[in-house]
Amino acid sequence: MNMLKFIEQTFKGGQFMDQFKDKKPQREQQALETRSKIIQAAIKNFSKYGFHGTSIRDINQSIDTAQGLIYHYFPGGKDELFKVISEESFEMIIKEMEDRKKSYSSMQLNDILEDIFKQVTEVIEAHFNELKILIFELWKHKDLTDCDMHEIIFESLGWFPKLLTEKIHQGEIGSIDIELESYLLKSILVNHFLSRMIDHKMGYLDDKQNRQKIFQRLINSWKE
Amino acid sequence: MNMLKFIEQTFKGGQFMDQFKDKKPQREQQALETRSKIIQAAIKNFSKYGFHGTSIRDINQSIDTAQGLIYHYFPGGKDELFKVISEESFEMIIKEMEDRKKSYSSMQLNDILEDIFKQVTEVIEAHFNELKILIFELWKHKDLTDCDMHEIIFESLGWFPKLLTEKIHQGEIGSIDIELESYLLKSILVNHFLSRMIDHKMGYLDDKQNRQKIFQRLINSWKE
Amino acid sequence: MNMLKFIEQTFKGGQFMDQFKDKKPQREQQALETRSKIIQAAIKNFSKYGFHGTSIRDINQSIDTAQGLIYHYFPGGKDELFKVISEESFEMIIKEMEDRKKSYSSMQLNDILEDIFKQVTEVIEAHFNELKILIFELWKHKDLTDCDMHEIIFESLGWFPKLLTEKIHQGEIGSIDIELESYLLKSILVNHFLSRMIDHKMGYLDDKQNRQKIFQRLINSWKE
Amino acid sequence: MNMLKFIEQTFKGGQFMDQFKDKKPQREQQALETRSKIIQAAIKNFSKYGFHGTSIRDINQSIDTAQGLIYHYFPGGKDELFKVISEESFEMIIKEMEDRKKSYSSMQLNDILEDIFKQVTEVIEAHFNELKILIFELWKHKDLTDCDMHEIIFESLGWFPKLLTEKIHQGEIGSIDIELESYLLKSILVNHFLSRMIDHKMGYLDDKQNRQKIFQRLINSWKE
DNA sequence: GATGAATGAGATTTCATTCAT
DNA sequence: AATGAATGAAATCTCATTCAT
Repeated sequence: MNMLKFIEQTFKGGQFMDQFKDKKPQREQQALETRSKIIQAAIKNFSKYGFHGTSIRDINQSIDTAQGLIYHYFPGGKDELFKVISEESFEMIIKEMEDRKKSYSSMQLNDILEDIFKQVTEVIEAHFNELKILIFELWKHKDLTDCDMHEIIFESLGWFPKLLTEKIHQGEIGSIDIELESYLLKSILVNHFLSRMIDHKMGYLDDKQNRQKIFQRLINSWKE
Repeated sequence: MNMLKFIEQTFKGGQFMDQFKDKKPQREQQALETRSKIIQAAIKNFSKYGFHGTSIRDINQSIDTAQGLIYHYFPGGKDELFKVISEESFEMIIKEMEDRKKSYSSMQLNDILEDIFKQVTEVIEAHFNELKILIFELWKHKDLTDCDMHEIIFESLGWFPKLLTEKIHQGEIGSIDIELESYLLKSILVNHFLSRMIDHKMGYLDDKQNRQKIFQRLINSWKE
Repeated sequence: MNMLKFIEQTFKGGQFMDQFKDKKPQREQQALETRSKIIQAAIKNFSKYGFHGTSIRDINQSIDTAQGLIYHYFPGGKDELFKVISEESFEMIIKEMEDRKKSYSSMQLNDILEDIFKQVTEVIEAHFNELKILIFELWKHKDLTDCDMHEIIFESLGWFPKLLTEKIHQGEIGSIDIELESYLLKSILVNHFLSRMIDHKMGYLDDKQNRQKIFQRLINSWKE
Repeated sequence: MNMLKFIEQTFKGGQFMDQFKDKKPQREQQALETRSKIIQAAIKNFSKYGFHGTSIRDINQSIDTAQGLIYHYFPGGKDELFKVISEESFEMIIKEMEDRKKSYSSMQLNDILEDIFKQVTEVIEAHFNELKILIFELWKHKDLTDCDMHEIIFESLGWFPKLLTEKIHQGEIGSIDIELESYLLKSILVNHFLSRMIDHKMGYLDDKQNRQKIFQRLINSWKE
């Protein structure tokens, strides 16, 4: 077994297998695409009608595949499909939040808050349906996965304490109650995004002038 | 089993001789009780497993009644049951919010905010499951009712602009951007109650000291 | 609770409930009949085509009832149906064997063996399909029940050692190896009934002359 | 995984350079091996779970081959596979029984019975699963083959009349009812092997002393 | 008012089989 | 020869609803 593994690793990416290459990957590629198509269709349906409101047949029909195909990719059926979707979505969103983290050292607070707002808005827009599932369906099916919506919120909103601490050290703002002010910032964002999730229409913060007013309002109070 | 139930009901409260009395009012009373029992069971189930995740049989079993009984009280079936529940819950909550409204003219802002927080907390605790249904299920079944969750939020959070306006006039606080500051207050509450809805456990604001810090922090900035 | 139980037992079988009697039992009776019809149809099918070879639809169609009715009587579905059938059949057969046991003290050995053969033949004829299920299907589904085919065989064939012991004491036969001779008798019967189970046609022992020859052959050797 | 399999097969037995040699015979050899592997896996599954209880996927998974491969070797699918298995098993067992036949002319009865018991035991042990299929499944699928289980039993148990006749002629035993005594012998063996088939554990006859007692018991009665 | 047997549409899932690669 | 994605018929099972009692 070990020998085999050694051989596998030795040749992987080398030229030895090239003589057999061109065919297999195409099939695998297509399989991946089908799997993805199923997942995308399921996300659309789950987010719109909920887990129980979506039938396997609905999913199949919306991508025009055979009845049983889902069970080829997700032998555990609807439950597994939901589990995979929530877990993959969860990880993707967490990862994207992390990837978007940047050093705000050299920027001014106003620009930073504006940027954070933009980052979060983009993530939410990009994964709107997935988030809807995570928020509105996941808690009803805790038995299926271990994903915790709070992790996502913490991941994104854990930014604030660090940010404020740094800016205090840099002297941009005075010595403030970091926990309290972070909570304020978090509340504003959560409230904004919640109403977007429920309505999917513009809110108070989507207007740049309003945003600026709030940000300035807070920053000014921190500077005193 | 059947006999047991019969005996139980016959002897309940020593009404053994009732068969020789006028039974009407008792029947009506009992009917109301049964209807209420069904609604309560349905609320519990809908809030826990969602509309589609709850079967009529689940509801019946949780109160140990016959399969078809629901159709006696709600001829429209599951849909009607949901409609009735959401509409009744909706109205009850709206009404309760209104009933709790009082004149804050003679109180100081700090006490007012504390009171508002208390009022909302109480309403949420009292109608936790109903709110869960209104928030997490209603929007998926817009076809069934005309209830609008926003009304509840507006009802409760419409308090703020009025309150701030009054307090400016009374001179307790300076001339501030009412829309903006109301949005801040609303955000804080919404964020708080959202996490309570999702977790059903204590949050930052449930600690009175934290609450006081935030309220003071805002009031102070309004006074400048 | 205890009071209720007391009341139940006190009135059960009494005249108190008679005023409510005439209706309920009829429905219950009909329900029992339906349940029985399902079981009978399932036995026929299971014994003919095996557990996996029989579909729920087959059973339903053979008694012309609705798709889901089986799940009303057997919520565990096909598995529970099989379990109930095998367990009820098992117990019924065991019980019938026991009921048929009689004192052979005053009979002669030849008549006794003939009688035993008759008893067993009758049981097998009466429960042919059930036995077929127990023999040919049960062992494939050990996970579903605890029935053990051997119990039936032992129940019926445990008769022999006792019988021989008695007859030795009575002096009808000499002192023989009871275990060995019982094994011989058992072998003869098992072989006979196995071939009947497989073929469902007459065998060597079904001819009374052959039977007599074998019985005489054994009894004579015991008498020496 | 695929690459691993390829490497495994390429290097197996150091045949790495085989790609430059004539491959035909190796391929044919491999084909035979694969066919055999499929049959062996199918026998195991059919004997354990029955024909309907075994899915093509089960068989494939238990030997880790592709879904469709069975249809390459058995275009008729599951039915053909079962037909082939039962017919090949049937013939193999019949043939083995015949091969094991020897002249018992010069042996004593006691040794002969012991030998017969040994031969049959060996055949049963060697083809346990195949026999289980032939006994418990074949009769349900008579449409698929013409094999007749009775042939096997007759083949093996047809030995007895011939044997007894010979021994009477040789004078080792007296003039007995050959049909009756053969039936006795057959019953003993059938009973023994049936319980072994059902239980797959030791029985009364597996103890050599018990066996000797029974054989002696019969032989002595034949000698009188 | 209450019961629970019965119905049947539809949801989930399994599985033998085909076929392009 | 081997693979495994795809198919679709059929099996198991769920569930809202009806209705006779």
